[in-house]
Parts: sequence; structure tokens; C-alpha cells
Amino acid sequence: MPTDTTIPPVTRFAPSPSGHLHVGGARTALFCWAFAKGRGGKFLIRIEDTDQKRSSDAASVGFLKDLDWLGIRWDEGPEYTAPDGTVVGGGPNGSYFQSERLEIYARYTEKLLVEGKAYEAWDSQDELEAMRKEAAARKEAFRYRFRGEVTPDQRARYIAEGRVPVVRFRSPQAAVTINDEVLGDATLPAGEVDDFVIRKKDGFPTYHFAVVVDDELMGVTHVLRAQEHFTNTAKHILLQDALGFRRPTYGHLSIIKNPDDSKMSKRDKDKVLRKAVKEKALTAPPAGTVTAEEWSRWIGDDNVQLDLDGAIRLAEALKVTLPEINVDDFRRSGYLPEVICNFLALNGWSPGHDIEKFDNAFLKERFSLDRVMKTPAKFDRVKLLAFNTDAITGMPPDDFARRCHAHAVQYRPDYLAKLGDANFALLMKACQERSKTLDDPFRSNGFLLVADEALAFSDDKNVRKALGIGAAPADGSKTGLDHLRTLRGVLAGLPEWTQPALEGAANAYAVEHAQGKIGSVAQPLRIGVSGGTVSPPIWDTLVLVGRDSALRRIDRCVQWAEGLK
RNA sequence: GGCCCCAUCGUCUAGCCUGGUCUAGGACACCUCCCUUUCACGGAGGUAACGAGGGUUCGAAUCCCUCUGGGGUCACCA
Repeated sequence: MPTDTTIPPVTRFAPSPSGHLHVGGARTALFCWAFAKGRGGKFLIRIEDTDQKRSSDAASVGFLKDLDWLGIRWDEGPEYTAPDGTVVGGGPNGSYFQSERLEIYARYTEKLLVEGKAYEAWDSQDELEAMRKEAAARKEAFRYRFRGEVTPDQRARYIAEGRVPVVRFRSPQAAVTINDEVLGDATLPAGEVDDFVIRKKDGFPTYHFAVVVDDELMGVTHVLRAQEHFTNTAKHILLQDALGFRRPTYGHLSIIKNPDDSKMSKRDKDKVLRKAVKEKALTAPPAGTVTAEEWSRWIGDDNVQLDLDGAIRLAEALKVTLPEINVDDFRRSGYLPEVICNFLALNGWSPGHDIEKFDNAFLKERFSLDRVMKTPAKFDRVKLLAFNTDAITGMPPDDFARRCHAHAVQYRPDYLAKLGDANFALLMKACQERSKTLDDPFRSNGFLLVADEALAFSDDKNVRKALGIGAAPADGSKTGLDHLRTLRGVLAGLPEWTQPALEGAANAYAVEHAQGKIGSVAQPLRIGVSGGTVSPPIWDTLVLVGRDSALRRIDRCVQWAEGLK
């Protein structure tokens, strides 16, 4: 069925309540948004909270913040006030929380009941289980079918027994053809769909029923959702026909996988931690990570997830890196929202013509269902990082500084407190071309934060080599440590502590004492003030650390290095 | 297991619908070299794929069949 381009499409993103937006969900939302907005249509959000076992408090719509951060805004849906004060959401189609639409579903359930297209079923869980087992024994797939009329007498008896019925849909035994704009048409043979439940014992509709009713009432024309729903679609089509509803156009999106081919999942963080715990054979939580109670609950059940803060603390203690799974994880790691969108879109869609870099405006303009991939994509974080690096190094310096500052306010307040405005600006200038994320200027320069007395010098191969420890030059020439010692005095006598002054002095020194090889004096200096062999350009680093601190640190370094011999 | 879907470099993909221009293109990763005060950036090269087998055709990555492999789904979860 070709897409009717004359009517502005309406799409929706309909997740179950969640505090965090998962990468896969983000892509679905992005595609829904791009498809509708690129065609003058509407994009709406609906919360599928018909499972009472899942909490649905305010935190359940935390993912709206992530969506907004990505630059995806909805025309209708839950209300949300963006950081810039804009109020998003609302709309004429009633509550966008399914749990608040119960009377609507009841009306349609009643209609089907009256028309004989649905019926009450009184089976208990145990009885259903027995039927399933029986079918399994016969090596058949279990499909629930109408089990005969229940007489008023029987009904009264069931009620007296305290049974509560569910309502099941009397599925027509007909082949169902699903028209899918991504996968193409597929026909399920007659009898594949059983008499599934549409109203649960607790009175709530099942997902299948609520979805069909809401999509009709909200005027949804295109349903773009994860491929796991593909088979469900037959149920929805049958229901739409029975209710006299319009059939939306479908498009089923492939899942996103981890590099190891497993499905990308919220549990991946815990998986990494469990593996580390097992490898280290830990039997108790490291101090300051999680409580003993949380630990035992978590260890005892693979389905239990640690809360984010606890997981982060544990990861630090175990020295493992948690995989980024949620949009917010990537935000925290310093990825740019426009890059996330770009990359996400590339996982499953391509504009062709070897175009890879584009923004949401382009995506909106060019997105079409016929170019959506049918195959699952592996989420390649390395390529994402490369994209992020390109975006960051290509950014106007002022933008970089501004966005890093915003990032620091959120996630690195300690740097803001420690560095003054001038030094913050200098750090930005020194770091942009070597940063892959907005977080890199902070994450890789921890030495700026520590007290001089607390700076740890790392005893590794590169440090030893640069300082000439353990392997003094055979020709008797000076070691890095010798240079550092002498240079300390030179620098201490400098009239001013600026990059040109420092560079000039060090260069003059190198020409005179190190065959002009600036590297042999720069590295020892770097180790002296940063504790290691990696830092921003040395002259900037020296200024950032400051004269007094730099000299103190060099003294400590010399002392430390002498102790090594 | 039943049913449905899918299959191009290690990865994301272009090409497939409308067979020849594909000795299969791009990007990330990887390797080599260059640049370099560290790290990173950058520059120049390079390795690398049509899952297998049958057809159809003058000609197939492109069309058909089989096999193999992968995914999804079979809940009073969504």
C-alpha cells in the first residue's frame, strides 16, 4: 500500500513508562518524528502504562528530557517544560497516559462484547498453564480458542467462586496480510492468531487493545515501531477490522545490537559489573559503593538492576567502564545531541549518495521508509566517537567553550570551582583539537584538580624513559631528570609566567643543553606538573597549573624520581 | 518446534526494485609511511565483502529455487 502523501501523516512514539530513553527507543522516536515533520504532519507521544506492576510516577516520563535534549519535540503528548521555558505537549486527544483512558477502552470492549466479537473467559492461570503444557506435549503451539458458551448459572457460580473473567477477542480465522512499508507485505496464514486477551482481570486493557483504540482515536496514520511488534500487528489489524477502524500504515524497524551480537539492553551495565565481580571473586561490595543489602539482592538475582549512582560507584571501584546504553549516558560522556541523532539515523537508514553527515533538518527533509534497513545494526561506539570528534574539532572555538561550560555546570562543577574564568578559557583553547567529547577536557586533566602534595607520579615505562631512570645515557649526556632539575631554577627566575616566556626560556635551555631537542625537556616538565606523560601543550599546562604549584610539583617530582633509582 | 522476516568489507552502509557503466563505492576500525614537545588532530597509501549450491540469461551482487546462517514472535509485558 503506497503512502498517501496528500494527507499529513500522524506518527506516535509510545513507550512504556521509563526514566531513561534507550538508544533503540531514541532511534524509533527520531524516525517517527522525521517522517511526520518532513511531511507537514504531527508527531505525538503516548505513555503505555497499562501494566500496573510497573510504576508510573513522575519519574516514569524522565525520558522526555532526553527526547528534548536530542532536539525531538512532540506536537501532542505529556506536558513537559523544556529548559528554555517552552512548554511542549498537551493536545486535544485526551490524556496521553493510557492509565487515564480506562473508560474509553471500556466502551469499546463493551461494544465488542455486545456484538459477540469478544467474550468473557474464566480460566485461571493454572488452567491456562495446564492447557499450554498439554499443547506442548503434543508438540503444538498453544492457541486459545473459544471454549463454549457460559450459561448464566455457570457464570453465577464462577462469580461465587471469586473468579474474575478476562475478556478475549474472538479472532476471525482468516489469513492476515500485513502491509509494511519497511519489510514489504507479509501474510500470516489463517489460524495463527488466537483469541487473545483484550481486557485483563484487573480491568486494564492489554497493550494490543489500548494501542488499537488510541491509534484510531488519535488519528495515527503511520505506526513505526520496533520489529519485535511485527507479529503482533496481525492482532491489531484483526482488531481494527472488528472495531471498524482505519488501518494505519506500518513500518517495522530492526533492532540495534551490541558488538557481540546480543541485543542492546538496559541490563548491559549490570552485565559488565557482574563479570568484573566474578573475575575479581568479590564476595562483598567495595567500601563506599553500594550497601550490603543492595549488594546481596543484586548478586542473588540477575534480573535485579543496580541504580545508576550505585552502578557508577561500583564501576569506579572495579575499574571497569560502564557501557553507554541510554541517551543520558552519552550526554554524561560528553556526546553532542546532534551527533547522536545523526549516528542513530545511520543505524538503519541512509540517504544514499555516500552522504553520512547530516542534521535533523536534513533527516526530516529526506527521510523515507523505503530506505530503512531491514537488517539489525550493530551499534558501533567507535564510529560514534569518531563522528563526535569530527563535530567537536570542527566547532567554532566559542561554541566549544560555551558547550563545555554547560557540560561542566551539569557534570564537572569541581573544575568550574577550581579554574577561574581565564584558566577555563585557556583550558578550552588548549583542549579543543584533542577532545573527542565535551567531557575530555575534564576527564583527561584530573591533575589540575588535585592538591600539589597529592599529585601522584605514575611509575611507568614512558615516565622512566623520559626521565632517564634506570637507563642513563651511555654517552654521559644529561637525563630528563637532570634537565628537570636545572630547568626548575631557570623557570623560577622568569620575570613572568606566560606561554611565550616559558617557551622562550625552555627553548634557549634546550639549544644550549639538549642539542635543541625540545622534546627532551618538555616531557620531564610535563611529568613534573601533571604526574604523567600526557597533557595539553606543555606551556599551556604550565600556565594552567600556575607558577607556585608548578614549582612545588617539580620539586616533588625530582624527589620522587631520585627515590626510584 | 510452529509461524513470519532477513542475508554486500571486521562494523555502519551505497548499489538490488528498473540485470551489463561493479575488476562492488563511501565511512569507521585496522596496517604502512609522513607530520609532531606528550596525547590527540591532520596528510598520503594499503588490506578487506556480494553466505553456499543450483537455475534463468549473451550477461547476476542485482531475478527464481534449495540449503545454511541470523533475527522476531508464540503472556492477563509492552
